[in-house]
Amino acid sequence: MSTVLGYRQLAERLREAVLDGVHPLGAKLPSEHEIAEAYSVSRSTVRRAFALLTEEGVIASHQGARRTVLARPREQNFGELRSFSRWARLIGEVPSGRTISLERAMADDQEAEKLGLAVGDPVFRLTRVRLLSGRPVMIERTAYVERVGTLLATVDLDRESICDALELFGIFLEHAEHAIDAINADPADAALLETAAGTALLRERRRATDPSGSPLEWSDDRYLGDAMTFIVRNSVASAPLARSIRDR
Amino acid sequence: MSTVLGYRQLAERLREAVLDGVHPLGAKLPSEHEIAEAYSVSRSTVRRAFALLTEEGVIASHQGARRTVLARPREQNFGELRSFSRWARLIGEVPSGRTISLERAMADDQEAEKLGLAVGDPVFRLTRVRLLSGRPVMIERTAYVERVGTLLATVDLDRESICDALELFGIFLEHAEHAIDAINADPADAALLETAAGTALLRERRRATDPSGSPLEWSDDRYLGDAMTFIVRNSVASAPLARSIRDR
DNA sequence: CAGTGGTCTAGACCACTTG
DNA sequence: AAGTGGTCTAGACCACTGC
Repeated sequence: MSTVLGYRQLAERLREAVLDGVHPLGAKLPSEHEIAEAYSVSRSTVRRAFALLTEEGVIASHQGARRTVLARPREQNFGELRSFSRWARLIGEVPSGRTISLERAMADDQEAEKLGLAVGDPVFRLTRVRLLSGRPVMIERTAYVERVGTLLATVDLDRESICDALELFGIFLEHAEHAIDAINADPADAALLETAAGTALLRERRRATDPSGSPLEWSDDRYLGDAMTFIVRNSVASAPLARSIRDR
Repeated sequence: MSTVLGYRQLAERLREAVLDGVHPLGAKLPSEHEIAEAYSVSRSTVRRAFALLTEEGVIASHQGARRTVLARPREQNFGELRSFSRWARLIGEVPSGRTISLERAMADDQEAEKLGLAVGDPVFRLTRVRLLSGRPVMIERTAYVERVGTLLATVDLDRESICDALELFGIFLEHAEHAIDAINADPADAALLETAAGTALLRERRRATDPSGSPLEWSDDRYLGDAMTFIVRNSVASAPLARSIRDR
């Protein structure tokens, strides 16, 4: 016998039901009451589970009408978004990295602002080229606060996932803000990515913080335009994506 | 006297409190119990309001510890994301458009797939250049299903917001999936945007559906790379953004 | 009009943080 | 050990959908 279900387990059951075709795309789902009955949980627990699926874009809901299936559930989580290595393994590619440089430096204006430091405070700058199955697809230029940077010396940057390594030291990247735009590859970018100068690159500038909101890293990642796409799903009810005028 | 607060109003009060500096960045917020008491609502209502702010990336929460302020609240909603006009007005720019073409056509492979039609079914294709204060910043190439497309004939495309107009007809774009990547401007793009061929463009391909999940439009929007940035915020708890290998 | 989802309450217990 | 957030229950009322 299964133990009593929590809302996460219930959500997982529902995801599986959708994947298994029990609830095809566009179908009406059972009512909250029916599901509560079927799984012997309260209506609140059912609603909590549905809230997860709504956030994931799997179902739509409207007052008075039964919920409908919008899309098939996906494997995706913050870990995969944060870590190139984890993401690559998920899609069945072999991730690797080539460290170009790692240096201790004094924070410039932008680093100071993004990391909540004073200009001149110590930071660690890491430049890496990331490869998928041997093909260079991304340049990562990251500035870490000193506390994190000093740990990097102990990590085999070309083999291990920095995220995984930092977690072993009790450092968790919990929140992130991503700014995404497009730029032409400059000669340095082009050389690292083995492409022509001027190639369109997708740039992701990311600021990640620990659970309390203290900045840990500030990164400028440039993806080969024809290798990467970002996917965002949203609804009237939740819009985690915003447009903004280019911040120069 | 104010009437009894709902969770949305409570969330708005809390947003204002953060904006007004009552709760500065990084500060600990009052406990759920204290807020419930202060506003004469139940603890559940407080939690519901906090859930909104968490989703917006404004606060962080951890079991056992008080919530902390992560960032200042932003004006952003789905309407601004969906509609170029609404977004432009929000940031204080004057939006305008120049319609290049509007034609009834038969769906090609991609349109059929994205709109859930059969190849050859009727679609309406609209091409527009969008301008901010007279400067071209985006090319919009959209395919609408017939039901929506036939309404477009009655809209002054260069002056009105299509979104606003469609809502008057009872058509609501409720869900959307956005795929974002970078490409070099081809000669046609360059001419429309008054820039050089090869300029990096930020491409957003978007599929929008009505509340029940039926596709209504499929669009390929190309933004001048140096004019636009997309912003995404997320946490371990919710990841609406996913990477994906370029779908060719 | 019955059914369904949206909101709210009051109370309980647990897991975790903090002093 | 006390405080705090996370989870769950049971029940109530309202707003909206769809027959």
